Amino acid sequence: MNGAPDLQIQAPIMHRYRTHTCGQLRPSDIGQTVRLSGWCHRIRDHGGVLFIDLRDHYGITQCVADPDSPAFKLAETVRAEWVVRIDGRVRQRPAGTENADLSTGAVELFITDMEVLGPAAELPLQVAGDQSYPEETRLKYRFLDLRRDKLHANIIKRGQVVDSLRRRMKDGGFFEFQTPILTASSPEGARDFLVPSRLHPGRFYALPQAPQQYKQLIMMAGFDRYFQIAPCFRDEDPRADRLPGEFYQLDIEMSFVTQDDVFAAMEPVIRGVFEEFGGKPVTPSPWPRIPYAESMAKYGSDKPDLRNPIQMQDVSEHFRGAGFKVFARILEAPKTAIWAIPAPGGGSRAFCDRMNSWAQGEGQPGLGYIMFKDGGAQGPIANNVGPERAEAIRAQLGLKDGDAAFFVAGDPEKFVKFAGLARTKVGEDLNLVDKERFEFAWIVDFPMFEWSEEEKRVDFSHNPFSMPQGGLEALQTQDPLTIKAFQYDIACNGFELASGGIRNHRPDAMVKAFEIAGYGEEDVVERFGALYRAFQYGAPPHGGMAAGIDRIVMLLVGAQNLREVALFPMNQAAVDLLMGAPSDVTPKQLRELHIRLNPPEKK
RNA sequence: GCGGGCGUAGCUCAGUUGGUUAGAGUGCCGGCCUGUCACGCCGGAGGUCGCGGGUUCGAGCCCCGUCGCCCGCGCCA
Repeated sequence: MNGAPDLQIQAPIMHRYRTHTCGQLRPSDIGQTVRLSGWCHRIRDHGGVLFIDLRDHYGITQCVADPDSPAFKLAETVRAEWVVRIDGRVRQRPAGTENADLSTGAVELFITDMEVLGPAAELPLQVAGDQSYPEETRLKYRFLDLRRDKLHANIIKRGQVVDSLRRRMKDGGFFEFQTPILTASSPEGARDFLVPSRLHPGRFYALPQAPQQYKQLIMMAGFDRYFQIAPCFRDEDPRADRLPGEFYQLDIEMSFVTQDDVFAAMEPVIRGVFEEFGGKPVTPSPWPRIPYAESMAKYGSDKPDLRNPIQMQDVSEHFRGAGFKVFARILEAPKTAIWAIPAPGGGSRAFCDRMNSWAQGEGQPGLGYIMFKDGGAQGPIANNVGPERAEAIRAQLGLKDGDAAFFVAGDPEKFVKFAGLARTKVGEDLNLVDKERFEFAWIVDFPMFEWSEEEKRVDFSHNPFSMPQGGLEALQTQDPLTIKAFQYDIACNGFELASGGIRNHRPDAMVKAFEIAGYGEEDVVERFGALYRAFQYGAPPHGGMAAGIDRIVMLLVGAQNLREVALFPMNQAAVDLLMGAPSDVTPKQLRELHIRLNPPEKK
């Protein structure tokens, strides 16, 4: 310009680590000099040409070196999972070598400079590829496992689901609160995690099993429409669908609401995230409402898998006084029944025998059945009850030739759980369950109380804070075991996804309810003093529920185990293999807490 | 607390009726290789068969005990 000497073209000052991510480069970047940092995902060394697939959170970029590259010698030394910085020129891949599986697959980076930022030792598990590894290795090296595609994607999806839940709650007029983690022990329910108090020798905080009392107190405090993505802590043994120690709930509470209002608030939120993230058909609103008693009678569970079309039926009358003496005799005892599990397409000797031996493996004496085949009813039970009664059973169950029915007999309260398992087993083994959908239902009208066989007394069956249907009057006049509660669950595909209730906000009804369960007013004051006190000073009717975030994400990503959707889970024995928890503490720490250990003697 | 399954190379696994020096794939190390993308080819190192005891001429394999992991039951309002 104006005859002045050309300005030296200066390379732009590069960022120390990267100008682009590994998922970013496109044909429009061809010719540019760029800098990437990431992990060496896969390395293919052809001697004269060497490829490094460089990976970061965002994607993979193929980087190339040949003997013309000043970095060739260094590039030959790197190994899988080394962290490197690579400078290079973006260039088009030679015709025919594009990789449609990569978002960056049209281009590659010709390596001009390279720096090792973090070398890696020989790996206990490989990040590239989809080989399976033992749970123990995966948990101990969780940071490596989390680099792998599947787990990395699960954690991202979990975050997106939580974002979506939050947005949906806020759009619904809910407000997010934070409640304490160090709080008081609650004597009902699961085992508490305890935290010793240094300032108060011999006394303990407890970690909340749920923010149950806090969220009710927030309603007492005049707020409304509470929600929280709340950590919950319970010291109980885990299952595949139950994380050890801690888990997260979408916790909500609302004032001046009926059960219908809670359903109207929650159903679109849960349905919405499943529609957004599930990729499968979701039960359209309004979801069916199934009373607890009906759910137990038809499905043998309070969290039925409604994808399974089998519904059980009571067939006691067909066996009363009939030729099959085992069942006839059982029916002479009080409170007994015979339930049938219809098995469409199960009318083969092989299948019925297989079910029978499965039942024995479950600790049952066996599993009686009738096969309907070749135009008649077959099997020992059919032979004993005769063709008319067998035909009547077939007609009641709506079965046809080629089908079967299985029978469980005795006290339904005792066999219902097994009957539910058998229904699930029949449905899955006969391929009757449509896996490609999310089937939701509200389970309603849970019983307020149940008979505790161990303690020989009436106890709360679910949440002691739930309002009994009929209120105080029901508590005063009805047989407690017949009282239902405003207590409800969301069941989906055989999992309990959420649970809630309309709360008992009347101190007189609260005292009466606890009295029925064997607690005096002084127990209520001592154990739930805050709520009880709050109820004395103007308590709004309120209710809510809590949905298991981990379980929701597990269903949404199709995982079989909650550990697949949690960042740093503990193993089945509630041990954190990565961090080494629980761990020993120093004598000084124990002294400060005034605690002396008294571990069990080893055998 | 109870029941079941598993435990062999860094990792995933095979290992016959109890029989010579315990194998494969992958990873690692070395060599060759200029268009791969699960690169390919050749060679090498790598093992307290979870641990302890027993039976046997001889144990990865059989027996007893024990430890660890996973699944289930109990438990989880």
